[in-house]
Amino acid sequence: MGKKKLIVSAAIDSFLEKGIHKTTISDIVREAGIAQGTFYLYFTSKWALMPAIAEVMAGKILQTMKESVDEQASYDTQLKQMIAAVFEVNRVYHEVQAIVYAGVASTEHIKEWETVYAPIYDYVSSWLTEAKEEGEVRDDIQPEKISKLMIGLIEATAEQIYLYDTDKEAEAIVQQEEVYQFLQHALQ
Amino acid sequence: MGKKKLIVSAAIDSFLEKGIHKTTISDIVREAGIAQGTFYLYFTSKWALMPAIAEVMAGKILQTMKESVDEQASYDTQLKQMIAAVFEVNRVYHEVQAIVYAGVASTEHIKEWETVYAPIYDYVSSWLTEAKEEGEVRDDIQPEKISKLMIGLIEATAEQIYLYDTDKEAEAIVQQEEVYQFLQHALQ
Amino acid sequence: MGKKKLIVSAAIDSFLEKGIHKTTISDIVREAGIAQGTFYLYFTSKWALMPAIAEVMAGKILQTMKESVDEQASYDTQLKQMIAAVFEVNRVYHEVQAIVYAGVASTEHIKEWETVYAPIYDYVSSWLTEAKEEGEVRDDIQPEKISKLMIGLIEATAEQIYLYDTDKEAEAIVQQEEVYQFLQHALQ
Amino acid sequence: MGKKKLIVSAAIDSFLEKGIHKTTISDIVREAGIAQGTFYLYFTSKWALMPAIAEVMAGKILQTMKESVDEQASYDTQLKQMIAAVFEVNRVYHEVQAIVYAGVASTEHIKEWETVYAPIYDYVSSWLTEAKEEGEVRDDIQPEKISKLMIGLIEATAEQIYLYDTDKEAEAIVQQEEVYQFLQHALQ
DNA sequence: GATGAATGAGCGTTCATTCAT
DNA sequence: AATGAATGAACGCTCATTCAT
Repeated sequence: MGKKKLIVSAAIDSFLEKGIHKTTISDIVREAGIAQGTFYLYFTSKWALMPAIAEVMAGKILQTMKESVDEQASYDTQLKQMIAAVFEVNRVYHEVQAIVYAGVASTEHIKEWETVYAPIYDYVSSWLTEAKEEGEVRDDIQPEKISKLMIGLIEATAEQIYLYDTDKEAEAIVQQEEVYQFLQHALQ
Repeated sequence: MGKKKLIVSAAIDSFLEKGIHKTTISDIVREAGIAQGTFYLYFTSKWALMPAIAEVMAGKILQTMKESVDEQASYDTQLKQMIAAVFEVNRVYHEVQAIVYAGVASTEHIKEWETVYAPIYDYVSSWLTEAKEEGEVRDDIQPEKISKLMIGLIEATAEQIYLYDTDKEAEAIVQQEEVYQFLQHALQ
Repeated sequence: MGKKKLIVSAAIDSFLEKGIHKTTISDIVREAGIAQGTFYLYFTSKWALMPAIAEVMAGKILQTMKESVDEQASYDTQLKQMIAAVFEVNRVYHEVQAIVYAGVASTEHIKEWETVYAPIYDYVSSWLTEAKEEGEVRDDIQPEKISKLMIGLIEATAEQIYLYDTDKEAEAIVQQEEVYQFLQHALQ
Repeated sequence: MGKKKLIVSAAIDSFLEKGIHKTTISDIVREAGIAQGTFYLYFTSKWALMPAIAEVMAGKILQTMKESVDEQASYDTQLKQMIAAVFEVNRVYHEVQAIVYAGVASTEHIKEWETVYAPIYDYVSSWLTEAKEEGEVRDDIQPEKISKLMIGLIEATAEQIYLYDTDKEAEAIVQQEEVYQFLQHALQ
């Protein structure tokens, strides 16, 4: 039945609903429809869940990206689509995202994190390599490094909006364009 | 020293030492050398501390920036110095930084946050305006917006290093250069 | 008001009433009429109570002895009275006694125990010394050592009765006499 | 080996290793190499194990006694050997012994206990009867009763050493001699 | 008989918060 | 304003027990 997945999924739902700090293990097991003790068969604490959640989140980002990017479209359009994809995931999951991205700080499970974002970096990295070959971005770009900067920049910007701004939707559109322009120049 | 400052300072120390989640109010008052009840004369909860902490952190960033940036130096050098300043503060306070930046998510004191970073954005914004006037950056740059992207990019990159990387110092140097190149292109 | 004494006293009552293993900290604080958390201001766990209880028990034994032994009576009578005193305390507190005497095994607070029985040994030791001087016991007796054997013998016998025997009262009388005879021979 | 014996043996090992209170049924089944549920096919609870353990312990005492006592030796020597035997078993198993002897208090299985020590008392009783016939002990001794006092005395003394003393081995030798002298006088 | 994943009541424990001093 | 002993709700967690396989 996959109790482990059930727990992770229930945890994400609870985190979205009432925040991570206010979410108790009791909340999670109630949401998951399992017994209190069962939780501890799979995770040693609430924070031990984080890597598993990160993996799910990273999966969502990658999936959304792949779905958003039209392989037939031009380089410009694809860049915009990628930006939009990260913004979109952030819009829905920014609370969870914030933890995945930075809140990590409070766990000792950091080591397990490092590899979680790798598939995303790989994807963007490949995309950059291709763009480089086609002369769409400048020649001295190192795809592996730049992919991290790009994702970092986009996520940081998206977070700022979804955490603080009041008129989120309007601001999101403006900022996506801004990031796009910024990246266009940085890459060319 | 005022008890309020004593508390904020003790809280930052405790957070650095044992993380935010494991820090209790008891820890903070012990560190501050005041009585349990006194805390509540100044703050209503542990999370109510956050804006005060953010202010201190923002102050540190701004101060470090101003100290690092040589007004006589060239535009290029100044950009490098600004990047280095953000990296430096992040190196020491990345645990606290992570909260200031994203952990906020779990408080209801968000509104108080928004204004906290304003002085930093203003500073960078002014710097960009000046650079624009001197033709060092492209003409169509909007300093208020771009300053946020810049800070977001630099902090996100620094965080990645100080949270995850093992060989932090070496990586920090490489990444600062990378960010510099990236920004140079993005801005010109 | 002496919350610490309140806790120890409540613990002994609870132990007598429902046994040590079935007594929870909740029981103790309820009996003591204090808050759950208050317990932890004075003791770190249920087992950390043991030395404090032992002290109370040792006090009861010593007090009962002193009250039972008629200073004007003959050596023989005094020996009988001492035996009776130990039996009496054991009758009432054998459950607690069992722990004080042997159950200790399960705590890491053993070190604190050692000295608890010292006053009792001292008392019996003095009594033996006096009896020796008056020629009532054999000359080669070492009071400090023999006092421990005596107390050990009497308690062990009393425990056997109060733990296992069905017809406790009748058996107690028989066994006191038996112990008396045994000791009479051992000491002369 | 029969699963029942496997469980009892595993329980004793676990008790010796981490104490009785900290030993869980999970520990026992792990040590025994059987499934969680299998335990309940043989015992209804952890405390229901006690009589079976007591039996094993009593068996060990009796066996050690029989092996230690040289049938050809003199009465004096045999008494010494008996004392040494009880001390020896206590040295190794004093933790378990403490339960067998007193911890019982917390079970409702006491009835089953009473008979467990019977073979030991019988053995000592027979030995006393023989000694009486040979005029080695005084004539008015009641072997059945005195055997209990003797075992009680020796065990109580041994326990005191192995629970509390720091220099156990040295003290054990001294105390064995002391008990021997004491008993010699008590019996003659 | 044997298994072991799942259970959930109930425990110890924490810690933000209060309030008489 | 400052104290800190006392509070008790609420949490994490354990572990004896069950039951479908």
